[in-house]
Amino acid sequence: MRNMNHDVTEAELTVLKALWERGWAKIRELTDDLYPNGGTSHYATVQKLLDRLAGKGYVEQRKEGRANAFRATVARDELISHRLQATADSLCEGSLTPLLSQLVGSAQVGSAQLSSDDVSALRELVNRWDADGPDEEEG
Amino acid sequence: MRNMNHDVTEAELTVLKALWERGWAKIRELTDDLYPNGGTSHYATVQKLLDRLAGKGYVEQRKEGRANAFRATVARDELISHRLQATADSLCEGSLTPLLSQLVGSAQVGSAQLSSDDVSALRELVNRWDADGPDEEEG
DNA sequence: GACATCTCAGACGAACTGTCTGACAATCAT
DNA sequence: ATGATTGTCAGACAGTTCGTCTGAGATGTC
Repeated sequence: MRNMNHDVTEAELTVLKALWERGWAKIRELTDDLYPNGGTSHYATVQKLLDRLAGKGYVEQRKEGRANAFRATVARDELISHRLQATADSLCEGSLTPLLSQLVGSAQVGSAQLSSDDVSALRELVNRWDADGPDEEEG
Repeated sequence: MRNMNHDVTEAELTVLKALWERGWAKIRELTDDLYPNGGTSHYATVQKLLDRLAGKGYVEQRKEGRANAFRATVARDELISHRLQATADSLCEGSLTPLLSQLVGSAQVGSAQLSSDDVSALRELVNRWDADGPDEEEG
């Protein structure tokens, strides 16, 4: 399994976002995206950030001609999960429930943000809980 | 309003947790909690951490005799909120909705964790959304 | 005065981040 | 083949943060 211990830096995240939009991309393309009119040093910066992302397992690499191309191996949702779990670990002894309570509280204030898909998922969750009860688990 | 820009480090959080348990507490007490058999330097370490917490507005201070006593001015829930918002800012352009979706997905797997209070809050949220519709807001 | 206890400012090394330089390899036009 | 271009890679760098620690001084008690 991928090593999820490391978090992603601000600059690394910027590169990841570019990769999410582009799929496979060469360093040159990313550099042009992130540093328009960027010179040699910016190219090297992007390369170093990709290096570190690869070291953390968030990126994979292949040859395209003589150049290296990169692609994200982690989705935004996985990063969200990772950070949520990290927050739960450091503040809630690993339990996600307090985070959920907190978010529900926030959502009540600004409930207009919720999409109908989100509400459907929530409704399903609540219904399932009602049907199965607090102690039951599905087979 | 308190400046919520700064996050709390691991060691600072340890001090905060001790304060959450003790309420008003002197540095000496906290040091004995966190570094049993701790010497002068550990005392100074706790003091520096309290200093930094005070700088971030997470702690207030008063005199008790000749010694300073401290108390947390931030609750665990506020820290959770802060981190959730930070995650949303860096990964979801500030929207908490994707975090909620993610958590609901996690909760479906381990739904037994949810307390009935949590589910009640969720049900109320869903019901309110059903009643008001996606575009309505309450006055 | 001697002593213990506390406060405060500042230093320290280690680690991390973002950036950049320089040495080297591969490709291509002339 | 030679030189220019474009890429790779290793490593240095300054700035910042973090946890720890030292030392000078204030304040209290005996």
